[in-house]
Amino acid sequence: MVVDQLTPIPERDVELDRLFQALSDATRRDIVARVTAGEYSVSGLAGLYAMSFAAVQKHVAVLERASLVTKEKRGREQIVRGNHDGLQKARHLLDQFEMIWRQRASRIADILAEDDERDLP
Amino acid sequence: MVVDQLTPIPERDVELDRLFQALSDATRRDIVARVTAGEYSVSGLAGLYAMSFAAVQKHVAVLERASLVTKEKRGREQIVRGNHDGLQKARHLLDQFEMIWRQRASRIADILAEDDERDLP
DNA sequence: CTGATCTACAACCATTTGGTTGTACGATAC
DNA sequence: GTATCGTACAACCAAATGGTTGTAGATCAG
Repeated sequence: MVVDQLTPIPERDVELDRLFQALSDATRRDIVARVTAGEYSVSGLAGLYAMSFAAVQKHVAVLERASLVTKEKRGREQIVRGNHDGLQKARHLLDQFEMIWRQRASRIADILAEDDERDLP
Repeated sequence: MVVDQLTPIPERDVELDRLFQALSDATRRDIVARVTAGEYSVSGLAGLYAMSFAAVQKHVAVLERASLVTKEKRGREQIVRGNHDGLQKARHLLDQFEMIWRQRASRIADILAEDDERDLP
């Protein structure tokens, strides 16, 4: 009998840490939405929010480290664009959780089915 | 000409903040996976990780506040279960981003189509 | 060239986070 | 009853976070 191989230390996935941490701030989620729809310079973004340029700059840096956004120099501006890869990685994890949920649901259904069989002659 | 109605203050969605912040830690993601697959008591969970009971207790509390997990008292134990609602809320946001991405993609396709028309007689 | 614009980055500060230990209390086992 | 188990919670600590101001380097406009 193979006992569930318990991993005492959960896989330290720094990439996922950064991804979800990056998405845990409303300003950053807003930036992601905007630069996914179109292009913005950093100062273009900074103009949208009631905070300093440097603060927005930091938010963009957090998003870039999380692969949710890319920066590309164009003249003296830095153009920020949405990065689909990061989004997909986050979606993938949630999809896995969804699968676990469904497996559990179907396992319960199986058990109920077994009970039904027991009831039958 | 209607200039894009800029929302200077991005919608402060504390629920989403908590959701993604809760998912930004590997131990908590592991807990979510486990309690979504089956039931665990808090001390049952605590036995899995190389940290104190109180630390795991805090992680569960964070997950509970984020609606990713529910606790239910059973005897002297506290049973932790996965909460599908929280997961779906997080998935919904990422799906919205995915939609924005696709809209942008199709908008670009439209522009290319217009260019093609110009090329035609 | 000069001045304005866009960006980068350091230094600083208050608050939050993720961990610890210690204490207290209800439920269970003996 | 008493001892033990599972939990809750407070107090504490180091590090990270989210913001600020200030300084300095590129790039563009006139």
